[in-house]
Order: sequence, then structure tokens, then C-alpha cells
Amino acid sequence: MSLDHILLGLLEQPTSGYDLKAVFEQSIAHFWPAQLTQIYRTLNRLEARGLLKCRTFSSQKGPPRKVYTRTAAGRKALQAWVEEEPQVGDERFTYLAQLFFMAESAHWETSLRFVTRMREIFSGRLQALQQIASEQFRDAGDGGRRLSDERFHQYLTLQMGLCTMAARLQWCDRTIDHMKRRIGRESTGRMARGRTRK
Amino acid sequence: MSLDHILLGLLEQPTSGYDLKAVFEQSIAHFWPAQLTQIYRTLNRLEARGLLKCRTFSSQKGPPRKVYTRTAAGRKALQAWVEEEPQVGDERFTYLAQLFFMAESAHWETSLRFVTRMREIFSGRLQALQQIASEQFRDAGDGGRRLSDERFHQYLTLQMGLCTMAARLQWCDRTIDHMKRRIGRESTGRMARGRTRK
DNA sequence: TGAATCATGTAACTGGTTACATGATTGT
DNA sequence: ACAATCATGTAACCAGTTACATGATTCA
Repeated sequence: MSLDHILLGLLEQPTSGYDLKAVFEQSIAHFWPAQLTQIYRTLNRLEARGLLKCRTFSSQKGPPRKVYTRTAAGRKALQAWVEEEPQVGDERFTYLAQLFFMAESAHWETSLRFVTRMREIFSGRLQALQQIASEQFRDAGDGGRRLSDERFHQYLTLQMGLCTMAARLQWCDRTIDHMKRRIGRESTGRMARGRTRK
Repeated sequence: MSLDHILLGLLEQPTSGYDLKAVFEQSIAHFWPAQLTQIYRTLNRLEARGLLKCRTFSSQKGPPRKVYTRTAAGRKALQAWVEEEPQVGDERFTYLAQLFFMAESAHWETSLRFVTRMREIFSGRLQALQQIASEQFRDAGDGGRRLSDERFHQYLTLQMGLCTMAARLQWCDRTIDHMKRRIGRESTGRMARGRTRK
């Protein structure tokens, strides 16, 4: 149900599906990726339920744009949702599942390569977040003191991204270290992983 | 596709769907929650594809147990999966979406209560992870030095949980602080949030 | 001429949730 | 007598992904 509410949240200002996708890319997608097709489907559903209304404008390029705004009912639904209990616990981390079973792979290099690659990916994401911070929140003040209520809450989600990403990077560094030491022990000591496994 | 592979990973040892659920609860569920119904459906699918095989044993209590083991093809599928690129980027954090739009709620207390509740939840999860660490990885040695390859990788996912959870808790503490200061400023200074919003 | 961007979608499928059903045994 | 636990599932539904379709304009 969350994409529904996210769209309701963004549609205080009238926007088309296509433009919403762009807004996603530079903010929401960091904690809630969504594809254009699904945005369209969800907008239709929300309109059918009376939470959004829609007006069509012809555009000079391509087909006419459908611009959505939320209704009073839409706003109420959104408010009810943010006042619910924080919905924690249904996050799924595919890469951790892969790592959990990585001893199935015969070679240590697989694990080391994997975590090194994780590090690259996390580091790229951290940089993207840092760029948003410096471009869009330069004026935040200490702890977001100088921001409006709306921007303050957005700032908080960004901060959460920054600090968990930093923690993940630290984990990567420590892990790469441990793995290298393990590999060192094995090659000077006894046998490689491929042969210890039955 | 991940649940498929997780089940393949767990089914090196023959286990029933019911028992797999219990294994989930104390390890996998921390990064990949799954429900019993879906485990059953997935087991059936994997058997149909020839990645698992299944034998039925009558039990003293309730219906006969269906015990699954992975086939050679199942093991290959698992190995191929762990050697893929780390699958990062499709995680969805509902609670961050809620927070992002929380200025929609008229009162500051909503935000403060929300983050305080997040703190409680994260803290509970951290404790659960710490308990696993102390019960199942007491013998790990520095950086998991003393663990088998298999347990070492499990240990890594646990460590990732511990350190990201710690980072989240820090964020909660800082955020609660910032919010309290904001509330202080507002009530001694000007107007409450309910009235600043149009 | 052909690729990129604008702007909309539909259809088929896969994965996950919720609600319901069955029926035996064990313990209070 | 009743709840909890053991152990299996099905059916209906909802959310998200992938592939495909349309058709105009702008730029190299």
C-alpha cells in the first residue's frame, strides 16, 4: 500500500505520472524505487477510488499529459497513514541472502569479490546522497534547524540514508580485511575452500 | 527469485516446510521474512522444476511430514545465484516513506512519537541480534576467525545487522534531540505546526 | 535517417499476503 | 471441554516486474 501513499504525498502539487517518475529518481527512489508502469497503474487506481483527481492537457510533444492532484479524501488517507505505527520489519535484503550462502561457492575469491563490489555500490550510493545533501540541503543548519517542517522531514530520511550507508561501508572495510586474513592463513597453511567442502 | 534460492541454501539438510519456518525465525527472517504459506508454495514450485526432491514420512502427530532435499540441479542453481552481482537497490523502507511525509500531520508530537517508537523497535531488534551473537557465535574469535566457512558467512550477515542497527539507533537519538529542540523553539517562540500549515 | 525524449499505457507474469480449511495430539 | 502445537495446504487478492505498443518532436 505504500506507493499509493507516496503518490498521495507527492501530489499536493499537480503533477503528471511522467514527471512523478523524475521526482522519484532524485529523492524517494533512495528508499522506495518505483517504475513508471507501476506509477501509472497506481495513479489510475487512486483516481478510481476518489483519492486523486485528474485533468488532461494537450502538450506540444507526444500525447496529452494527465495531471493529477489529490482530493480531500486523498489527503486524509495520507494523514492517517503517517500516523500509523512505523512499518518496520518487512525489508528484504537480497545481497545478504546471497552472502549468507556464499560458502556454497568453491572459492574464497568469490566472497572477496562480492564484498568488494558491495563496497563500490554502497560508496556510489553514499556519494549520490552526499550530493543531494550539498545541493538541496546546504542551508539546513545544525540538525536541520533552519528548514521548514516539510523539508526537515525530508532531511531526516536523507540523514538516515547517509548514516546507514556509512555503517555499511565500515562493515565492508572490516569484512574485506577479515577475508584477506582468512585467505592468507589458508594459502600459507592448509587447503583451499574448494577442497574442504565435501 | 530470492526465496527460492534461500530455500535451496537451507535444504542441504533434509527439512520439512514447517521446520524451515522455524529456521527462518531465528536467522534468515532478520533480512528476509517469509510466511509459512509462501514457503509451502515455493517448495512445490522448486520440486516441480526438479531443484528439490521430496519424501513423505508419517508422523505421530498431525499429517505426514514432507521432507525436502535439494538435487544436484538445485545446488547448481544456488551456486550460480551466489556468484551473481550483489543485488542491491530494490530495498523498500516503508517507515522512511512515512517519515518523509510526516509534516502532513498537524502536530509535532506525531513525529516525535513516531521516531521514539522507531527507536524502541530498532532497539528490540538489536537486542535480538545480540542474543544470537552471544548464543550462537560466542566462539567466533576476532572477526570470525575461528568459524567454518559456512558459519563465517552467516556471522557476516549478523554483523551487518548489528552495525546498521546501531547506526539507526544513533540516528534516532540525534533525531529525537533535534525534534525536541524544534518543539521547544516553537512553543516558546511562535506558532505550533498545526497552524503554520495552509 | 535514426536515436533520444516526451508521454501515455496494456498484458502477462511472478512474488508475497490474508483468510480459510483440515485434522490429529498434547496439556490444562 | 478447550487451547496450543503439529503439519499440511488452497484460493483470492495485491504489488511489482518485464516486455511490448503507440506516436509525436527534436537533434545529430
